[in-house]
Amino acid sequence: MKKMPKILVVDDEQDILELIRHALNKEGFEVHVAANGLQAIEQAKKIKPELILMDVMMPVMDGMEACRQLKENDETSGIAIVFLTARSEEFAELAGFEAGADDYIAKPIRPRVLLSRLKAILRRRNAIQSAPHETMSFSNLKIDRERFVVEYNGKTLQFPRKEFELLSFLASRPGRVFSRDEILENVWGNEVLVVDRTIDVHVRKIREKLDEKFIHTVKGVGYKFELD
Amino acid sequence: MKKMPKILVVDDEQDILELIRHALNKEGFEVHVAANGLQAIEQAKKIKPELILMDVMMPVMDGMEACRQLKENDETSGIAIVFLTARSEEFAELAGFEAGADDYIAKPIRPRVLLSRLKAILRRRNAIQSAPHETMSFSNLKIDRERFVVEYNGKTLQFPRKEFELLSFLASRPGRVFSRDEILENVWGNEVLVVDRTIDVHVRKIREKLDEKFIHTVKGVGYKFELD
DNA sequence: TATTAAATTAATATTGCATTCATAGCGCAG
DNA sequence: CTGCGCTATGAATGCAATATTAATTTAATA
Repeated sequence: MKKMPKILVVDDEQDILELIRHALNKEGFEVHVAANGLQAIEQAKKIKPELILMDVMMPVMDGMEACRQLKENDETSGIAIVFLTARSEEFAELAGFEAGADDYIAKPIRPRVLLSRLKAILRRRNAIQSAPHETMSFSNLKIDRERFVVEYNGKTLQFPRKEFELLSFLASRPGRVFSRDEILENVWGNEVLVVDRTIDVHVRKIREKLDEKFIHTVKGVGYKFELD
Repeated sequence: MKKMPKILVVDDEQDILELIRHALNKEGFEVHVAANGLQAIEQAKKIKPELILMDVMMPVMDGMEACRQLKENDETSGIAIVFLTARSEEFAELAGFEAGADDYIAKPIRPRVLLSRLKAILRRRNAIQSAPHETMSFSNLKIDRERFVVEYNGKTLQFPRKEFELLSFLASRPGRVFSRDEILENVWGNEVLVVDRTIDVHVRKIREKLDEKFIHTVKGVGYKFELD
């Protein structure tokens, strides 16, 4: 079994704490809890979680202050911090990002959203830590994720965002076929509703720019990236 | 026509039931209904829907309890469950989350929102549980489910979907004879009405591509995959 | 806010496959 | 040898999946 990430959940409401704990546990996370900012900092130093999910409003020390202190300390500055806020506007006012937060989730909590956001953040973290693959190179094609450009036959091409992301997603695993559902999940993300013909249109645009090469249709299944 | 997902809608209020049923029907879903938790469980076992859309508050057995029982049963644990809640009450949502719900939708119901949420959840399901991608290797034949190609004598061959699925089904248990009924069950799925001569035609096509090797006829019984 | 680009949907054309059909072949029982 | 039950084969058909183009909505930028 793969080692599952540790998550520290911080909230002063016992009920919510318990429920979140239980839910995350069921997904396989190693969950720890704390009831306020002070406890959170203490716990964080001890167990070194990958991520802290923290309510903003708490007694003793609120989430914002706890976040600042965690980000200042070398031991804990690498931990991703996600806030729970009553409403999304509130977050902007409270300037959570300035305090160093990585993301926030607005209450009321939507189960799917919570899980997928946490997973997305963890994934991104891992990707950043362990992927020197920022740019992908093939014979006459280079996908430079850092500069956000594609070099094809020596020429540098600017791709619109979706096209670029679609291409680099497919190219991330050459040969492997992805269904439209998989593509929507990975390139578009969770809450988006787009008709799947949309993908076809983007594929078409990419093909135009890359002379019909690289992206192949597997009828009834999906698309794949492959060198000829 | 592509096989549309089955959705079971559970609510004790007849009006709402009808409203939802109508909206989902129009989108092409196959809609079934139940009036309470008990009926829901019963129905779920019978028709195996992809998703259950269920009110929390119901007589006889409420949604929360029904959800727990559905998630405990192996037959039904894979079904996505979405709650209808009267108001976005945080606690109820989290409780539902714990009970194993996939999402919830707050009343009053807006058909558009309902549809897009349901579609998103179904898409996610498809994306995640997409068929096992293991590849099967034999002496001079490789069936690569990930790339959706067959390698035969070093040459890479593109197979149409049905041919590919038929071949990989037979090859999943080399030597074992499958009756046409078994093949239809597994490759076509029990919903589809297809004359069984269809299988013969696909077998023929596969044989052409693989030089009459691998697939053998057992007269009066069926077909089997076997190395010579 | 006007202007332009990009993303998405909608509308239509095209193609590749799955399926059926019609017919021929094979092996076996009588 | 003949008739029956099965499978093989090739060709014809209908339709579902994709390609393509145009139109519309959304987002970005000046």
